[in-house]
Amino acid sequence: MKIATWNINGVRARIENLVAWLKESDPDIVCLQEIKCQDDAFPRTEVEAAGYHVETHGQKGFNGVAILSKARPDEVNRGLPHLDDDDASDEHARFMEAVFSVEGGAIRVCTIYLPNGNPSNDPVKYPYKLKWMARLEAFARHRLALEEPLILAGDYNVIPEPHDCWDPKVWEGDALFLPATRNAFRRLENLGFTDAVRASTDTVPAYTFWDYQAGAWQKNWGIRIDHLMLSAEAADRLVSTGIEKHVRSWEKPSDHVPVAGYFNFEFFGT
DNA sequence: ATGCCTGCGGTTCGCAGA
Repeated sequence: MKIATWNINGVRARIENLVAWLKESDPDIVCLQEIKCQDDAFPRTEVEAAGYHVETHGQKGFNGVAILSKARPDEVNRGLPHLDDDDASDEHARFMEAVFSVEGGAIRVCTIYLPNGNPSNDPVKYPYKLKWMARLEAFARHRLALEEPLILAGDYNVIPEPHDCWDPKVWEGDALFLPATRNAFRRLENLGFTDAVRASTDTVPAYTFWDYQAGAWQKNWGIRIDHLMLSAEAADRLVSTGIEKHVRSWEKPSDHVPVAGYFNFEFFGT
């Protein structure tokens, strides 16, 4: 089974790319981020015609996530739960969870659009990012108790290590690379999650994002911020990963490219 | 590299992104 994550940067502006990519890449489950539309504006017909079931959690204008899958999920939950805090004021559509039946059990797949946090000296934005990361950690700890394959896939807006960007000096004060951001990501790893790309390759760099500005793609000024984080039960079934970098050179590309993991899972009954 | 693109909303500029 192939499970991919892709920040598509506007699904309506990218529908031709999405359908072309689904046909070429043939993923079984896709976690999308930044669909930038409400649920009823999602180009559902085109995606269904390509053979995918569609679950969305959108909002007007920005953010928004979706899960596309060749088999229908058994359960879908929208929004990141508030487990360790009682402030339920987060209105951003940044998280959705789906459970699928596979041979021998179930897998749980989450699509994650973690807040950017810039500018990092903003009194609201960076604290919101760190708080969201703490919420994600609480959720992850809670789900780990189920002891089932769990895949947290998405745009984390976290550069984990210096070699995950072309020039660490440039990113020093940025919300994607500040010590508190990297520490929060490491706390997630320390719960027992495996960074699928890093577990399956030593290749450096392994960028997943190139800015539209300043010819970043042509100069390979990229960063690695899209990640597949795996519970032990999922990591045990990981075969390999791939960063589908060529998609960045298509017409009207997203600034992110798809990141895929190949697993020893099959949908139940297929 | 970040006043440099791009998408979106609601009108032709402002916001958000990373």
